[in-house]
Amino acid sequence: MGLAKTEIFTLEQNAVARFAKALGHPARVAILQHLFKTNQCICGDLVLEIGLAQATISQHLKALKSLGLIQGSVEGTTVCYCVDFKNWAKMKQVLSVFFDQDINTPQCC
Amino acid sequence: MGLAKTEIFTLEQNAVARFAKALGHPARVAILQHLFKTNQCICGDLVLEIGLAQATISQHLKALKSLGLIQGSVEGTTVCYCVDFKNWAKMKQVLSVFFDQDINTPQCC
DNA sequence: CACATTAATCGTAATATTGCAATTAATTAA
DNA sequence: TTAATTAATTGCAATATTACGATTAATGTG
Repeated sequence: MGLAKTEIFTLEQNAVARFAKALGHPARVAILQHLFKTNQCICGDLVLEIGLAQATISQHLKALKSLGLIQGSVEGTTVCYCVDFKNWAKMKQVLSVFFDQDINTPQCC
Repeated sequence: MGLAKTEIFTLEQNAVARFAKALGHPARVAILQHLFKTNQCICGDLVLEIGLAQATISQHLKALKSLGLIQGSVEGTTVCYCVDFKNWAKMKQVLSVFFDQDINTPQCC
């Protein structure tokens, strides 16, 4: 398998899982942190900053981009990446709802 | 590979990724939601509720338990699972810091 | 004790992920 | 046009994940 049975879950469950999965690798966490710190940067900067091969960084960027968490715009021979604030906010909202389930739940243990 | 190079990342980056990864499958999201809803339940309930094989649910429970997000206590022939509120709060805290990076960051795009 | 119930574990198959070297595509500069 | 630069893509190997049937271990019941 290796394949999640998404069809048996709710939209919300799948949405939470999709966002969480995107953050589930330290390289993608590091990419996002660097983008927040520098506001924007090119792929090569991330390769130097993080220390993984260019192909690997490019792969992680693709994953973040396909989820909409970052944007990339071609500028000459470089590609400038930055956080997509709208989708970042959407992600925060989806995950916050999930996280705050504990608020009105009695603790059992 | 298939193996993340955790040694080149910060503790924070790895912590964010580890928690996020645990939430990166809809079955684990569903398990946590059900535990919050019912306060506590046994493995068999989750099998019926979610509709995956018992072995599969057990595997997901193990993942959540090894991260500390849930606890399981043997009660006769059943095992009663519940959310570990202390570690749930810890997770919320770690991820909130990461999420709130956007607060004082100017948007570029 | 034998039997039933429950859940963990084992074994296995299919697929996904991670990482990198090499190549390719796209653009700019000379 | 040719060369240089940058990043995406391809191809591949190693490992991880997901899922399930079968088995095992642990406990309670008759």
